[in-house]
Order: sequence, then C-alpha cells, then structure tokens
Amino acid sequence: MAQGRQYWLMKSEPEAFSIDDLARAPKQTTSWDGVRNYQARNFLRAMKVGDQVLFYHSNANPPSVVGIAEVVKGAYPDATQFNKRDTHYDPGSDPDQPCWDVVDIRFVRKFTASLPLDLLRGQVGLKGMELLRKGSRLSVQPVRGTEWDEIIRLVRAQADR
DNA sequence: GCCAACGTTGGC
DNA sequence: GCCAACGTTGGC
Repeated sequence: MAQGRQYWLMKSEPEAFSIDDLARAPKQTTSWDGVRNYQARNFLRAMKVGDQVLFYHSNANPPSVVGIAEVVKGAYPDATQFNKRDTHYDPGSDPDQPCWDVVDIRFVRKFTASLPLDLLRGQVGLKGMELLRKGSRLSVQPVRGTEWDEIIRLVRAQADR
C-alpha cells in the first residue's frame, strides 16, 4: 500500500443514528447522507476506501468518541438531495451536477469504554484537534495520525482500568 | 433551555 | 463586497 490510510472523525446524534444502529445495519454498513456543509462535503470527497473513522456521539450525555468505522465506498451523489419528502432535500441542486455526496462506512468496533469530550480535552497530545476547538461544528473532519494514535492509546488505557 | 460560534442568505 | 438577520449546531 503506497498511500497510508487517512483518519477522520464523523459526528452523529445517537438519537438519530448511533454506533449501535451502525452495528445492527445490514452488512453493518450505512451511507453517510445528509451532509449539507461544503467543508464537510469536501472532506467526504477526499475519503478513500480503507480510511479509518472515529465515530462521535454529539448531543449525547456525555458527548463521546464511541468507536471506529471504516470507509468501504468513496464519495457518490447523495440521493436525499433530490427527494422532496426528505428533510435534506435541496431544491437548488442540479441532478446533472449533484451538489452533495455520501460515502459508505462499515462498523469496525465499539469501544468497551467510550471517551468523553472532557477526557479528551485533558490530553496534551490532542491539543489542536479539530473536535476540541471552541465552536467547532464540522460534522466530518480530518484526524491527524498522532491524534489517532493518542485516541487508541486512551482506549487501551480505559480498557485496562 | 440557554447561548456562543458558525454558515448562509439577501438587501443595499 | 459588506453586513445584519436568521437558522443551525452542539456543549453545558
């Protein structure tokens, strides 16, 4: 493999779609639809098969990184943008040149102990992580290799307690 | 429920 | 091109 895998983080409100929902989905796979932010969309378009994804529960108690998924299909048009009955319908999107994309991700694992936001905030190695930036709202964001490693280290440390 | 941070829209 | 108004996100 010439190019190494890249790392990402995706947010979901567990009441809308949780990591358990992903684990229960057919083939443990879902298409990540509904992204309607250009920056997040551009990150979706940069994703490649095999890239690893931190699954984050936003608006949860407490908000936490809860597990790992992986990209199994690269970006393709989001069907919901053309569906009038869908909450993510975008009347401005041209079917000949769709504005919004999805990727497919598959469940990899759920952490035995999830990593709450406040725990992550306490880690020196995670200073500068997009998720921890004040006011950060990006629902799809890149994660540095060093940040990924730090997260995995924390997961192991939690499991050993 | 509050509110800060952010993105988008539209008048000018 | 500016910026006020508005809607949304998401932690608390």
